Amino acid sequence: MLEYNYSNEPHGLVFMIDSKSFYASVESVDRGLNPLKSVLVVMSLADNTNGGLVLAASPEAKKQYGVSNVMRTRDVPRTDKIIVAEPRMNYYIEKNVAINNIFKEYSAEEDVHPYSIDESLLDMEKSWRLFGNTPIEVAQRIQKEVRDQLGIYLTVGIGDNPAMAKLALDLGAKKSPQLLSRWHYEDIPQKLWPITDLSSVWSIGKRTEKHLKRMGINSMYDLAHTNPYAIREELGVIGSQLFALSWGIDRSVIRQHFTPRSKSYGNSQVLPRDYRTDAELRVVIRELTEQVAARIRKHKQLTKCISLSVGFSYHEHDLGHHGFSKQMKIDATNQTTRLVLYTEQLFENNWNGEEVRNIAVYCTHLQDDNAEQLDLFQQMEISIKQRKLDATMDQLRKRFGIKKLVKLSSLTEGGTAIQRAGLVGGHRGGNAYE
DNA sequence: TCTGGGGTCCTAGGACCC
DNA sequence: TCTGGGGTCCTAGGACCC
Repeated sequence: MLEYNYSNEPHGLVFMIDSKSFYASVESVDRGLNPLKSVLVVMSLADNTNGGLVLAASPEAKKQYGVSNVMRTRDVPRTDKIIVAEPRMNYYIEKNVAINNIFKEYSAEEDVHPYSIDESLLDMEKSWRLFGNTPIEVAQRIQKEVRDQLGIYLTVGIGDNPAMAKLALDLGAKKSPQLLSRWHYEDIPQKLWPITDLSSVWSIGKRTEKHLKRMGINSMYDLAHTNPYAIREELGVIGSQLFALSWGIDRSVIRQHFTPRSKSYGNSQVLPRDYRTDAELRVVIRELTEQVAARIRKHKQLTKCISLSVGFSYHEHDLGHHGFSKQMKIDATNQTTRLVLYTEQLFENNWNGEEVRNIAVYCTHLQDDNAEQLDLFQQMEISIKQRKLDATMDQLRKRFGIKKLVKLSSLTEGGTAIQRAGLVGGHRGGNAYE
């Protein structure tokens, strides 16, 4: 068996913490139920989910009724034993903030990195001794405090580096009765290498798993004992990173992912049915563009590149037409009117009458909105007027909700802005004005 | 998964420049 | 011109994560 000398690798102390079945747990607590015992499902019934989608299921709903995340409503067993909750995204965000605030009692602000709505990475190296005799004791204390204060159960992975902590969380802690697991480099051969379900390992998806299997790599052991040059040749940088991961080595893969800098903003949606006409598609494209434009203004950003992705209906796929994704470089802006012109142009130039089911608008190459460089062809006066109008619209929307302020065309058949008003991440936000 | 939504990173190939 | 080679930027598409 090969040996690896880990003495030059970081021996830190990293906690990767996630909230067990987060949305479902929050809803359970809210109903006075224990999240580990309740049978509860959070279900999005937004119009375009075509009958509904499971966003989260409590552990017992998973165990007793086989409900899984992203399962369609029609596949969920019909029984009144299952409590169905509508998503309240804003409320979950609130709870997530509360949880992270507790983490900040145990580690400095800059050492707490929220990764998603239910996962955070904590660098505990400098502070853990203040809170217990062993890292595990500290982890248990954090678990207890969050459970006592918010009723939420935490799962904790502890590792020598971020990658190890993530592996310990996903592959160890989630199966452990204490919801806790600590991995060291030396544990890799016993704990990681036996794994044959490769896509259960973070950063390996189904496609890459297949690719690896084609190469004769059927376990993490195989991956660790493959020729690193061969895998680099086959899979590029990803190949090298996977090889490193199979030895528990963090080549900053995770750190990259955890640096919370947003480089793009975008909104997308699956349409509630196939859209066929130019007119109704334009309405949706305009709405999405307006939405993204409002977001980048809110973040005081300008975009220098706008992109439009259009996904066709499945029956178009049969003909080999899957859709298109086009982008264009533009002068930095965050003005709705200009951005709408661009996305409409991208649409006109690339759409040939196919039936559409999926639309997305993204802004990339963002920069701070200090002084906008004016388009040579655009009069300064118009520009300022437009900015004021945009800002006013944003304020009104914030105060009264988008419903009050959709343009007339959104009332036509294709428009989805009204149904989508108040959605957060595509699901009900639970706002009063919804 | 006959269609959730919001993100990040990587790559191949073309355009363009020196 | 039946022309070399290196570098950078851009685009479209693919893969993955929660």
